[in-house]
Amino acid sequence: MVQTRSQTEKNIRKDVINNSEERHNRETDHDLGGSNHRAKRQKVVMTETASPNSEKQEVSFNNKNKNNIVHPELSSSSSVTVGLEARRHTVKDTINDNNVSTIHNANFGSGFTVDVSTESFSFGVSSNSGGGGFIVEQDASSANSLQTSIVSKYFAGSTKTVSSLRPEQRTRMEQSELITNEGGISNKNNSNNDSNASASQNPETQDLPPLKPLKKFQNYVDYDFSKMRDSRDPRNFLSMDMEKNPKCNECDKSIDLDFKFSKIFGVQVCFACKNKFPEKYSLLTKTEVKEDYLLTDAELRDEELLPHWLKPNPHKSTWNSMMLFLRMQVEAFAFKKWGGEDGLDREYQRRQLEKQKQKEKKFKTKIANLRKRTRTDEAEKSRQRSHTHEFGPAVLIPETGVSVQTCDSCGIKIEVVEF
Amino acid sequence: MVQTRSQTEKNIRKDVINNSEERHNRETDHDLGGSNHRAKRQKVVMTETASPNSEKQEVSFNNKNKNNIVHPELSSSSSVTVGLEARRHTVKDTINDNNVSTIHNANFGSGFTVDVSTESFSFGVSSNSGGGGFIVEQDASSANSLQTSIVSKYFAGSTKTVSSLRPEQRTRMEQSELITNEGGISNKNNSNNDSNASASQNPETQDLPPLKPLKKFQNYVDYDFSKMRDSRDPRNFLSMDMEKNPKCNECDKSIDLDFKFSKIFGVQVCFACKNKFPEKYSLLTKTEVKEDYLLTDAELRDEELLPHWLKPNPHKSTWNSMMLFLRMQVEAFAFKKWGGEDGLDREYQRRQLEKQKQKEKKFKTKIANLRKRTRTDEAEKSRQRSHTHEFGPAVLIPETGVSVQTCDSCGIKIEVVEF
DNA sequence: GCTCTCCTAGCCTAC
DNA sequence: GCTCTTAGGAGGCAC
Ligand SMILES: [Zn+2]
Ligand SMILES: [Zn+2]
Repeated sequence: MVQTRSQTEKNIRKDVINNSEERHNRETDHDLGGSNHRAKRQKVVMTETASPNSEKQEVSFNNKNKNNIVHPELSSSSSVTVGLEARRHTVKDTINDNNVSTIHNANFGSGFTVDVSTESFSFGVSSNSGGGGFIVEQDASSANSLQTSIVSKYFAGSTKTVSSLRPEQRTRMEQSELITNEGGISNKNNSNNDSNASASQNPETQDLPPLKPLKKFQNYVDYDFSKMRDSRDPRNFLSMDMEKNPKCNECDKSIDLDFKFSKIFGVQVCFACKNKFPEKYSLLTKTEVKEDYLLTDAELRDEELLPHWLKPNPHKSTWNSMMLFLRMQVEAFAFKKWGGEDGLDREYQRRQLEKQKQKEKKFKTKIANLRKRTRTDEAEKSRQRSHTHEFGPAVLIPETGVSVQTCDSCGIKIEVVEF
Repeated sequence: MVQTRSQTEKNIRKDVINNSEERHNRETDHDLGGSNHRAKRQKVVMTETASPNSEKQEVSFNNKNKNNIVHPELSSSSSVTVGLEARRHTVKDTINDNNVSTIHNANFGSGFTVDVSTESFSFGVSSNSGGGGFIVEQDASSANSLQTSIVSKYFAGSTKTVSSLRPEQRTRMEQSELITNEGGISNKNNSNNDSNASASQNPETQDLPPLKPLKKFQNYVDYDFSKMRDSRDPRNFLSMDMEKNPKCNECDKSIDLDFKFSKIFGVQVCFACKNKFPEKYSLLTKTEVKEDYLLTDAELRDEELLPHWLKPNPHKSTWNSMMLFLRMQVEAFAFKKWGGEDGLDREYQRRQLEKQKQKEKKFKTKIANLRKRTRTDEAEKSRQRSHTHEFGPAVLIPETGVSVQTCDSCGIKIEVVEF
């Protein structure tokens, strides 16, 4: 099997949640140039190492592991097939420590969080154990049906409407107020937004703030009392009868479910399983989703189609918030959109090829122009001898079935070696 | 002042109206490849020459004519300064005969036209003299105030909102029903559209069709009778008292006003003056406007901001309609947007420069890479062109920490990608 | 591995 | 000198 981009490009970033959150909470705003990312993350990790709350975990995937082999029989399925496709799921032999931490941290601190997107005024205070008084916003079945209906909505007609939204659709999207899953409050400013609440989630804060509404609540309108739940309703709390508590969809045992994942993505999963299956539960930034799954802005803007978690921009908190998407949801939609995993890969290859063709086309015209120029002198000739190739992306040649990389400067092609 | 594009690129196409209309009416649909335009237009002219209705006129501008000199003192003004700026207004020494004909032709034939955008049901039948029973849709003052208020609307806030419409604006635009200047009927399908009415305007048709509503009328809704004018109202006809008739804004004498220009652009101008001042009254396609005046799709989509005349696509009548804009209106807005004529020219220059810089940047990197290229004897060169590298085993370079493979034949090294 | 917006280019589409 | 849509790149960035 040919491996294309990403053996170096893409890794599963099962850590991205906390990573960005930690960064946001602990880092100062200076020195955030784009090229400093690696250094920055190093710094963060060191901080994390000292953190009493950090729960580190060494994850090691090996490329030769059978897990990384694509299962073509799964690819054409339109259900959420989560094969460990090489391109998107290949991980370096050892994930850098920098990148390892878990969502657990986010709920460890005594920060109190206010749910501004659901119908209850009760304040959920997450605790270390994950039990005791936090509210289960929605159950798995309703969340799943939501997701399903939306996907079918988008794919009911011709596939043409999928790849791009028409203006009317955009209009509809922008106008539609976000209705929560179970009805109730609809809030124009709602958007799973942590941007303004991050301070209260800071693990450093050890005292509970007084129970007064956040500023955000001043935006509240349209309370539908008929649909509001009494937060004292015992159903909203974990029951002493373990059978009655919602359980992790993966292990069907743990009730230590990730609060945020349930609320934002409508997915019931425990912290352990979430970390165990990054190919399903890792989070991707919008930019990553666009690059890896070839989704568009319009699609990612549609919260009903693909929910996202807004987090403060790690580069600068005042900038546009970072949008985090759940891999399994993104993947399900992308496979639908592109015709399974194979279709997605084909399209990716097509674009890489297109890109390379464009490059070469321009290159050829440049060369043609260059031919008219004067001959280079001997010094230049010798300089030309030492040449480090700068290979472009690997492009699959359908005829031969092998991928090829082309050097941008001299144009030589090398076959991409299978590993 | 620097003169940029267009002494050869751009001409005033004072003829575009009839040209496209004639083309649409007379030409068959085959053989409409993009490169055939010139030939096509030649063909049209020959037909026009034989037309008994065509009123030809030789227009000759000379490039060295003082008219073509830019008047900087006019440029900073935000009013409709119509200096003959070189770039946009330069005309070839002699306008090609092909391009000369007048809007008069459109109204000469016995085609009857139905005004679908104004409040009257009366059918205006244009005659050669331009008099007798056609309806004056609006007067100059109201049209001008419309234009003025819209421009100020767009420039009231920061200039940032000008260059691009926000989604809400787009939404608003798409939803807003087109209200005619004087109120009355609002018709969702209205848009100064000739696409479906062109057949009835065909000069070849010599018999008046029976007076029944066009299909278009079946879309009519929302009649506001309180605002409808009685078409028998003598004010709606040309008066015997010449003083009472609306007059050309240019010469202030002729009442032989261009019906279409009044209705669509809200501009009162006689046919003679229209042809006399192409720098004000010539029409531009949307593409031209974008290129020459640096306006955006969003701006040109806004009919309230810049009205446009929809004509059948000259390439193929079933394709998207051609949008024709009035130069003086486009220019007024563009000057507002870019800060006068100078500002527009600056921006144009800036973009040209940017384009060139980008080109050169890419070129330089290519060249830089090319310089490093091995260039020995011709035999080796040809060998290198078709050369499949045979890489040896990966070797770790301790200094850099990366593994490297070396080609046995040419010796190039590639960094081994980590998996 | 941040997101938005604008601009550009290229192609196809439009019945 | 037809128009629309889209993908992709480059900057600056709801303070
Ligand atoms: Zn579990
Ligand atoms: Zn006149």
